[in-house]
Amino acid sequence: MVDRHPNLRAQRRAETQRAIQAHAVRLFTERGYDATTVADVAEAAGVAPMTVYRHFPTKEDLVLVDQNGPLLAERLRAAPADQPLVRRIGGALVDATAVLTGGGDPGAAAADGRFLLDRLRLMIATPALRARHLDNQYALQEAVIGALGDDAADPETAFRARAAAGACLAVLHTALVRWAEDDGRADLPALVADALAAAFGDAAAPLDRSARRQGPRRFTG
Amino acid sequence: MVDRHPNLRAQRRAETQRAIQAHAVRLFTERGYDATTVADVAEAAGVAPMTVYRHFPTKEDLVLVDQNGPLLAERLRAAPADQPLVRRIGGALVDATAVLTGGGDPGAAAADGRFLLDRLRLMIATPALRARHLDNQYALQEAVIGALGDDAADPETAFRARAAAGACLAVLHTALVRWAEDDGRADLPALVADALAAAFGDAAAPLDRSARRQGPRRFTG
DNA sequence: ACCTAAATGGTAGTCGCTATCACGATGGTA
DNA sequence: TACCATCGTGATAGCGACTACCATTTAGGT
Repeated sequence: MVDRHPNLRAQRRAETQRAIQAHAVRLFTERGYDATTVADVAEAAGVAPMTVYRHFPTKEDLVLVDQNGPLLAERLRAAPADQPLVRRIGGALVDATAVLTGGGDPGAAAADGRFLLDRLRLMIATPALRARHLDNQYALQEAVIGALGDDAADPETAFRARAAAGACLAVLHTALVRWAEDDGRADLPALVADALAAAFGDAAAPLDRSARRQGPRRFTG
Repeated sequence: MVDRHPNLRAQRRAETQRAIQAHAVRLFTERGYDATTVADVAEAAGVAPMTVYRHFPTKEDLVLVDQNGPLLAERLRAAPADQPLVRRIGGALVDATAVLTGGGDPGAAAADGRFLLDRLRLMIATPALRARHLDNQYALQEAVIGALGDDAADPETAFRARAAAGACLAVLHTALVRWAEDDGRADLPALVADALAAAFGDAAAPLDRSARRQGPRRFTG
């Protein structure tokens, strides 16, 4: 339903949106986020300042990512329900990051990976963006609760699920930061698995799943 | 060194600061955070809008709390270093929340507790405040790393410490939300301990420490 | 009594963001 | 082919958070 009209109009709209975000990330990286105004971004993209707000609700959304909710929910529903909470959620996180970093073809992954890394670095270094990102992850926590499929009516069950989900997502964030510091060279799913093991112990880290099995897989496709 | 001059001048400054924040929290709770302007707060407090910014760097800081860093660091240094990371950090969190909720005399705790609860509710319900609070907690993570006293030079050790600290602080946040939903009637240290147990398993939760021992202690003083 | 410094108020300006109206181009339709 | 609705964009005006700069009053120390 997104491509209801793969017309010339929709193509141009998508292209301007891509251009605006690309110039925004470039300018933010070059001059800094706070030192770059929305008017600067608009001028660089060749549009009016208002057009920026038609495509992105706020200046922060020019950088933020966080469209991984559905992917994570799918992996959560696929996980066996008889394991501990942190193991179910942690395994889904490892799987989801594996899809994200190894999903596309190597060429597209290289270009998109650079773009994603630039945005990730901005999100980590800029206080306003970091705060928004952490809040988005906090919202993702509720999506995790819903995807777990456990009894959400019982407040005690929901409380325990929230605690486990929040802890797992914080661990994910730690792994993301380290991945960005390493310029995306490290294997993100392995980093997530290591961070999960550091927080919850090796018993809860799904090392037997898809964490370690793709060390050199990235360039074999 | 804060009270270098317990003069009339410092007293008036502290009083205006307190009045500004009190009126701000009241107005935010009554009309909503976004619907209340800084000019409204200033007028209610009987000062000029600029005076508000002289006492609080941003509008968000009129609500945010987060001065628990030193307390938590002290408890962390007091924890035995031979236990697992999440146990050391979790125990310090339980102890710190016990001091916070049961620290003062009952009378002051009742008044301050209401004020603290109002701010906590605003922080949870308002997106901008929630984001800033989560970022403050993320900054607290680094303070935890430093207070642990482990070898921060080794990036692998620091990575594991960051993962554990982030997970523990996310669990703390979950407990804080539940405490606020319960209007502060529940025992916060016990909630933190329960949340820690839900995330890390009972082995990592310091139930043998000061969590359970103060169930009805609140109203026996 | 004098002088320094702190606390506050005023003014003007920038920037993020919104509401509103207008215009041109695109897409389906008679 | 001609028509019209809709979409994407642009321009203006305005609000609110926040800052820089300067003026004024007043408490504190000498």
